Amino acid sequence: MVRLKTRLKKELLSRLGDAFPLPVSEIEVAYPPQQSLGDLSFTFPFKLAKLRQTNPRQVAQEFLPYFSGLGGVERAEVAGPGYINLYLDRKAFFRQQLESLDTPSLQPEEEKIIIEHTNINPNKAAHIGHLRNACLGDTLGRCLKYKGEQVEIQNYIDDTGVQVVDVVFGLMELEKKTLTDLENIKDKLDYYFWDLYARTSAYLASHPEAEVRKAEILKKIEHGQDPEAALGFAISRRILRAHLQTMKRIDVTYDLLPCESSILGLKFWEKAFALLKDRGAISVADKGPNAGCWVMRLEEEEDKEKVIVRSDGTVTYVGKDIAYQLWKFGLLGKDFFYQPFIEEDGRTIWITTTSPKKVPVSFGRATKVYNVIDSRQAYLQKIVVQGLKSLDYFEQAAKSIHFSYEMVALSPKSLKELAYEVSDEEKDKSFLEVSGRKGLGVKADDLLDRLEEKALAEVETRNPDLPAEAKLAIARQIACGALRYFMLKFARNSLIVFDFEEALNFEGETGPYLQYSAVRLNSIFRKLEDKAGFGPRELEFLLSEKNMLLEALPEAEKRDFWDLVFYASQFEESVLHSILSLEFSHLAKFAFNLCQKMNAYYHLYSILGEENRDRKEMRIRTIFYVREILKKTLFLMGIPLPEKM
RNA sequence: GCGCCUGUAGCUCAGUGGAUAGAGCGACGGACUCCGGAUCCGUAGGUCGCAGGUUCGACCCCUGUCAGGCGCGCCA
Repeated sequence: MVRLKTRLKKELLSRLGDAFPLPVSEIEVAYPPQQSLGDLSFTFPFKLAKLRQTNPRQVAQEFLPYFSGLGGVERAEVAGPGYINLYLDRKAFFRQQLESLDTPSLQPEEEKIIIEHTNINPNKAAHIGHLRNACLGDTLGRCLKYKGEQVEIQNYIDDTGVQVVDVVFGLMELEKKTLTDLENIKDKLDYYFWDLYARTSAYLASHPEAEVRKAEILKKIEHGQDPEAALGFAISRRILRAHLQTMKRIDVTYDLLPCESSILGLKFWEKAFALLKDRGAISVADKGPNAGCWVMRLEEEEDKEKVIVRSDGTVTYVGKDIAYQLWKFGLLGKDFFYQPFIEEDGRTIWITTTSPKKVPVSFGRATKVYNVIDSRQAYLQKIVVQGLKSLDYFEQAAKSIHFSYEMVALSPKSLKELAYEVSDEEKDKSFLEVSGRKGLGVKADDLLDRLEEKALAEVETRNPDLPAEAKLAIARQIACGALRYFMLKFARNSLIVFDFEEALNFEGETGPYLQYSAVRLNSIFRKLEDKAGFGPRELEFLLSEKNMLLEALPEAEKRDFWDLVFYASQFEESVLHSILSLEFSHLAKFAFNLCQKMNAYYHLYSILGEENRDRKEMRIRTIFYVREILKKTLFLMGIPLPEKM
């Protein structure tokens, strides 16, 4: 469809020549609200009429002749108050669509794109908020790759910050445990620390004197002194592995894990600091509450200053982030060292390190960067971009995209289910923020477990004869599909108030519905082969046959056929739209609508049982086309396609 | 106080300035001796928070206003 629209515009423009006084961008190709009004719709007569102060319908009439005989267009007519509507040559259109299934029409625009997502502090288990982040980031990556872009996925690991310090404190001071004790904890370590982190936070809040010990731990971790440093390292690495394991369950993976320890160890900040100082981008505040700090000012808010370096000389989180962002664009003049962290399924996840290693990989040097971070961090992201601007990297600043999304919160009902004790001030709220510090949240693995369990029960009743292993594999795919669709179906600015019942639903607008639709399509093809001997070879032959008898279909069916096929053909447009608006709920809606149309279609028109050969062949082409589009859409959303359901 | 976001059916949410505002859930009523009922079809349900403005045309843009959320740390 993207291809057709561009071609039509181009053809039209060359015909119009100077007769058309408006810029090309004003030629908008839309879709009429009903099939009976045509397939494509031009609205420029309205704009032109305004310019000329005449009647839009008159303008439309005047330009109508230019539309006759356009390639692939059957006829054009003026409709309503001044639209020019096109009716496509359906047979030619469908044939073209079938032929170009394997050749995407989207074009890459960047040399290299980095997406940073997930970024879970390695001191506790992943929760539903992290799942939303990972699903959005991963889907963006899949879509950009489909578009032809070179994409690198990074998951930033803050392995030295105060959050890790907190759990080291908890382990040493509250639990009185050593490194050996830690190694003897064989259970899920991320779960263990979920509880310990919450307990430690509560303890620290009520024991201010503990701050001294905390500061000591932080210092020792930063300077690599044991046992604190070794403990911090052991904890963060093991929890990181647990996180990667969790993300693998929803088919999310990474290319590189940049660590804060590397940024500190390799003195990235010192380099960035020198650059910023040279440019005068940051300055020492000589008075006010920030006296003695290096601060940066925001362009729009002159009165506000953000501390980058504290009065004790240590750098804040934003400072490190500016250095990291500079590195992503290859502007820092320094690089990490790398080593493999996990090697499986034929691919390697790399991690940064401070010790020189010879490796056959390189990272960074992107021309565009997406940071998938929730909307609460908008202010900080703005400062990072400001850092680039103040170094005169305007192009990179413009291509530093904060992929912002709203958080996942908990409904009162789910609080009850989690047996969370609500404090008085929390009582009146209609939802509560997930908080690792409070130990309040739905752990990612718990949710996935419950989804799997429910899916497995369904599979047991529907496919009791399958081997246990196959049932489990299917249940996992369904759980993944359910979760990913759930995280994608909401617009990113929509706050998700998490509710178990809603998230565990497999009916209606859900991932399993999409999977089921695709599975049913596959099942029809399987039956075609088993019962009618219509296998891959016959299918290939049918598709290569140029002559399709669209006219063999009755009028009503022709309309339904076209409605389905024409909608499916808008797939790439939907992908592009999602990328441009960073709104993957569009893609989710597209998939859902496509399935609805598809399900209604095959309900109405039998494929296996159809006696008339021409009709049967048209229907096979149709469901084949839709299946292929659906498969692509599911893949881009990271929703697996089970064999059976 | 300032900044950003949100307000659409009972609930949860979609909705490129374009033609009659749509889904799902829930409710109610149905579906072929059937290509799998995780499906399909139908019914009910709307002053698109409110008030102005711009426009040939506004859920969409602008202004104001009300309500809710989130930011505005020498935390990350």
